[in-house]
Amino acid sequence: MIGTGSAASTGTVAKRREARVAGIVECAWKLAREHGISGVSLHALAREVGIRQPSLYGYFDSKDALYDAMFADGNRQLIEHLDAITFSSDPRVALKEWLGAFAAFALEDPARYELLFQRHIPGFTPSAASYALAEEVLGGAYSVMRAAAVTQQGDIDCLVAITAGITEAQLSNDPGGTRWVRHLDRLVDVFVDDALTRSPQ
Amino acid sequence: MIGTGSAASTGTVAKRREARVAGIVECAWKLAREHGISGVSLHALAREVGIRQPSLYGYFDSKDALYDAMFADGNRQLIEHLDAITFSSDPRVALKEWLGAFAAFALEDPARYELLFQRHIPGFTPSAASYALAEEVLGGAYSVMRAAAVTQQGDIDCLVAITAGITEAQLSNDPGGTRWVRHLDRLVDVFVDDALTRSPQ
DNA sequence: GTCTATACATCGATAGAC
DNA sequence: GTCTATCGATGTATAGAC
Repeated sequence: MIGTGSAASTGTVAKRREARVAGIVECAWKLAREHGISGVSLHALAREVGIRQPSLYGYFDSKDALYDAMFADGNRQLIEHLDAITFSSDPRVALKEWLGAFAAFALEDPARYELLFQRHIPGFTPSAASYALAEEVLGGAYSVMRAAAVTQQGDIDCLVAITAGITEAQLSNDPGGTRWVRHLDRLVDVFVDDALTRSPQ
Repeated sequence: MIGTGSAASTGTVAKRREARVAGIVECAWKLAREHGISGVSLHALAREVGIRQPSLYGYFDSKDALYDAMFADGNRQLIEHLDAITFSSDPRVALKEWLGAFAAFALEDPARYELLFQRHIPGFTPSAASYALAEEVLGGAYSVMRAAAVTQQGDIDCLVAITAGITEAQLSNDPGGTRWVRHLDRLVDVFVDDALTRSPQ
């Protein structure tokens, strides 16, 4: 009886706990948006959730474990954001759409971008499982670039750097505006044209 | 006599103090190189200098005042770095040399780049006097771009973003290497060619 | 100008009762 | 699972003697 009852309820208990963890992570994002990613303290997070700070250790073994959950969650959000888009059948257009969607995702939440793509948290390194999600995103970028005939590693590196440069300039100097991102399509076109000239199909 | 003596010695006393401040700032840079810009604590700095932590307040009113002195110093280093270069008389070549020198300066000391060009220190804002030095650098960049016939603000923004993107990718993913920076000249050429096509001389 | 001593805040983390 | 209580480290800043 005990065995059966335990087995029957385990699923919903686990789900309940999972939902609770997700809620905590959501609160953490809220704090990050308000005070920056490094402004998330366990005391403030607990207050936001409505519990006491030591109670958080029932869900995360350490603060880095919280960051890791946020890192994984942010990458999942990005994957979802990209999956929701129907990209053009023209590979060049699709490439611009993909990079534009990446930039838009970044601008949506600077603190999230900070955790996912900048190195502002001393000592934090994503776990292997979380990092795999980040590599999934990178793999998607490579796919769309390859489809647009950008295959040389140097060319791929350039596209990555251009997109990050435009995105970070926008975030740093004109958050909420379009002063930099409006040039992204043009930059990609100009650069890819040159790349194709160098390694013609 | 007192007046004369005081007046005569004021210069050297002030110089002595100035040199002391400069020495402290130098120690602060050393710590920043070792532990990152946010890893500079007043206790560690005092230990490095060879005094006690409260004694630093004889030289800086607050930690932000220290950061401000470092910010000004870093910009002066950059100006000096650029002034030491004899640029080509060919404006396009000079532009590539200037942006290359900027990137080289950044790669020389990631912590310095962090303070000068990234926003990693919560709450710190450079004083007007220090910020003027940063604007002097930016003015130099604009000059060399204008000379190369890059005059549209949008084109200037793109060059700034490309250079920063390449520099930061290099710093983050391959410090000490050349995987990204080796493409900077090519990117500048490709982009400026396009800019000139759009606004012919 | 430098020192000792200390205030005061914030933080992550643990112990142990309920 | 959540609580109270508290530890221990780190950090900036100030008071006041010398």
